Amino acid sequence: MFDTLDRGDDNAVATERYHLKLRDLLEQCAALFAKKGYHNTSIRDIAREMNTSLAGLYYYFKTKEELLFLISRYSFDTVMTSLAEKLDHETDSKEKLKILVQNHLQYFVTHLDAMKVLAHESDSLTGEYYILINDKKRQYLDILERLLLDIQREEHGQKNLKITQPVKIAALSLFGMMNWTYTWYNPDKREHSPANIAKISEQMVQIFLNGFVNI
Amino acid sequence: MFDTLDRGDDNAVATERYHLKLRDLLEQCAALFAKKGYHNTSIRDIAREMNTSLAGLYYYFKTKEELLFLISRYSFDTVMTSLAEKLDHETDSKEKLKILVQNHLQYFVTHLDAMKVLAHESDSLTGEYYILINDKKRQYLDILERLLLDIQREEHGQKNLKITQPVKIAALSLFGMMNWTYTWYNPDKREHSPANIAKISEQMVQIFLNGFVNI
DNA sequence: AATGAATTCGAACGAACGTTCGAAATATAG
DNA sequence: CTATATTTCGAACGTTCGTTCGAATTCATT
Repeated sequence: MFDTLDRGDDNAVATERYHLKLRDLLEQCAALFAKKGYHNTSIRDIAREMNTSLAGLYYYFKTKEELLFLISRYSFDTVMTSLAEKLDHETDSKEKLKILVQNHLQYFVTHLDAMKVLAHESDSLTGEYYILINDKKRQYLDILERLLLDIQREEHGQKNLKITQPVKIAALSLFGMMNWTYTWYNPDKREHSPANIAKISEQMVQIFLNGFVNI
Repeated sequence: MFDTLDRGDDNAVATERYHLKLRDLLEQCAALFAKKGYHNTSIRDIAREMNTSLAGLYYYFKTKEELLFLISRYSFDTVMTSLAEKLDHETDSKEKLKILVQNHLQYFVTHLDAMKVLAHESDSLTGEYYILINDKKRQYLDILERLLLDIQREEHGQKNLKITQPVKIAALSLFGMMNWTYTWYNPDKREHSPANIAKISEQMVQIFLNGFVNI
């Protein structure tokens, strides 16, 4: 359970206290990064927010970039685990797609800060960190592309085994619709109330599914 | 013609030489910002790229933030001017929407650097700069929302005068589809060749239009 | 209470950054 | 050629940043 929070470090610690504080740290930092941006948030800002010393933070991460990586990985793993669980109980492809969008947007609005970071800052990562997060993005995209292929098969009775260019474009377009929400979604607005989130994601599914199927 | 490039400065200069170099500066900086990100590009990086001195750059902008603003405004004005011209020759609302998407993506791929900056960095702006760019975004969104309203009227014979919540969501979704391309579009890929750009934007229009109309 | 491990801290380092300023160089016009 | 305006530059300033390190403190176990 806790291993998704471990540092990439060799001599990582494993006490419960450590993991609790690390999780708290990641969430507060995600909020800061979401509000001020990764580059405009200094370690000193974080220390102030967490009521700890500057040096003390470095007990929990090796570099600022690792901190960004930890937040990104945490968000990704959470949303993907939750998706896998929900998809397990469903067999219809179209329903699966609805679940994916619902899950994505649901997580987006309840962890807006972390998702803003993931959508907007995750390509500030370099080297190994970049590769690891990009792998996860690729996996997520794969799930969606295969789902779209299934829908195409069921809908048109085609025996497509290969993911075609239009399917790729469609998948990327849907991600665009969903991920772009971080630029306009505002939890303080009345019309963005939790009750309306269901409506919003339902509408996105409708636009996309109608459009995709009727091509 | 040149005024869109003027500095917000009071004592702005107006020689032709000045504007030529400023335009060159903006384009090269857009490329740098697109590649390394706004925050990771230092004024020293820019000076190196432009083969000028560090201090010499400050003859063309007052602060680094103003530089970002100038790039953003330049991109926005170009894409909106070009759109306005094209829309003038068309009366059918659906066709107008196609033109909007085509124009947007066309400009996106031919000025990828500047558009990456616009889509990804423009909310690093603060104060007056932020307000000015946000106004332009609002104007652009307004155009799309009114277009969608027209389509709805023509399609369902409704007499909607007000822009409803679903129309707003639809407009933002379409922008998401289009703007998200900056995260995956790669001019070096064979399947992203100029000839295929037309296909990509056509497919986006199809997905969106089919989905939107069939709601 | 004693011991060792886990956690926090103050103070400081060097590096990189955006910006300034007056002088130097270059172009322009009379 | 002279004089005036435009453009470039070297050198430096002050600030902020990420990171380090050894000492101090707190915690868990016996």
